[in-house]
Amino acid sequence: MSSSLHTEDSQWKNPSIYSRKDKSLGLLCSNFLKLCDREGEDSTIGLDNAADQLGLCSVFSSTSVERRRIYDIVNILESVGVLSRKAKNQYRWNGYSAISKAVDLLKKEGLKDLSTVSSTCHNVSNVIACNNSDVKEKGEGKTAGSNKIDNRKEKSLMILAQNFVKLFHCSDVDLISLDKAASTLLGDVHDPMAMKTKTRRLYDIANVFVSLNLIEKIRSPDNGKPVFRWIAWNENPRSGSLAAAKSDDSTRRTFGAEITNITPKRYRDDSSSDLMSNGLKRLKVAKDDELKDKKQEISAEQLNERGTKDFVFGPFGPSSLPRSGISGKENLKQIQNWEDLASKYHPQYQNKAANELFAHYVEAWESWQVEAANELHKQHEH
DNA sequence: TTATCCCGCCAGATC
DNA sequence: GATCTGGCGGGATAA
Repeated sequence: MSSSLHTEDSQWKNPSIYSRKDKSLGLLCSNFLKLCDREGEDSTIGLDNAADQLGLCSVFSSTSVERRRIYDIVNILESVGVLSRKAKNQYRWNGYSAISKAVDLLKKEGLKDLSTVSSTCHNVSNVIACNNSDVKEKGEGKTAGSNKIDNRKEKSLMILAQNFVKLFHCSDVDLISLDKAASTLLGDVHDPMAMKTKTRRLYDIANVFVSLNLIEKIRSPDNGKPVFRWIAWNENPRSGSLAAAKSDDSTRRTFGAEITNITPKRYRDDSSSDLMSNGLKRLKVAKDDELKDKKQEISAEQLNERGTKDFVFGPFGPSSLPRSGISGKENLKQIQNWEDLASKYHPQYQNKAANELFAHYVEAWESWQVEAANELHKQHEH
């Protein structure tokens, strides 16, 4: 069993060389996912069993350490619906197909929260004030014990992971750095220690999401700092789907659009979602400021739109797009445009899987181009 | 030097 | 009381 799971070569070739990468949460998550996926949908995953099997993959780790990490992983996977808890030690594997539904739900929830706060708080400082009073109101009438439980729940990795997903889907931003996400999720709390803790947790979440191929880490074009971008989700996100990226833009807001266009019904659920809404609002304002300085930046949305309207897809294009009959001259011009875009925006994926996938697309594109050129040549000869 | 994140302590939850 | 669960932050490693 362990033979088929991915382990870093260095560890097996020379167990005396310790590498942090061998123990990464992302790697452990990948192995865990392989383990679960093989069982098939609706199967039950026992944590003991999983910890034992994954423990075998790592020369350096004790099973208890792996087990602790598995708790982190299952919490995060639960946040996007891949797993659901059945009983103590027992989780149900829902499969990757459950992700889109979970993400849709989170998106709706996030937009709902956003509209709620927007309708009652007219600027950022008011939003913060609303948030504080809401939290206070909710605190009143509760026992110290239940407040403590709420506080614990609010800080759980699962809630944090869900809020992280909402950040991508309910705000205008495409690229989110972890410290920005942390400060957004913290709201008006400016404690450096809390910020550090939140960022640490976000690193864990991001690693698992990268393993799931839900997000990818790239370098910010502005400052070269690492930022994360939502890739896509489909039936099997681990197979990756750059073509499906931004597939659900219809419900996303465009840059600079107002957020207050949804029903002004006050909605209260829990303090974490209110904090989330305020955070999103804050993130939007920050983004608007940022945009004033960088109007020349081409958004991913624009690229996408251009891709669907102006370009003819090859055999690897999205199946949903109609094949249009465009003249050879236009076609060549468009190919040229594609090449310009590709050279200009050639992505440097940190995510190995995304990188490989991109390489595959480039390879496919090149072979198709050669094929098309030959075809054109033949037509000219006739 | 800064970013990243492994590790395991320990407290609360559950059995 | 035992075991499970998971928040948390120190500090090591990678970049």
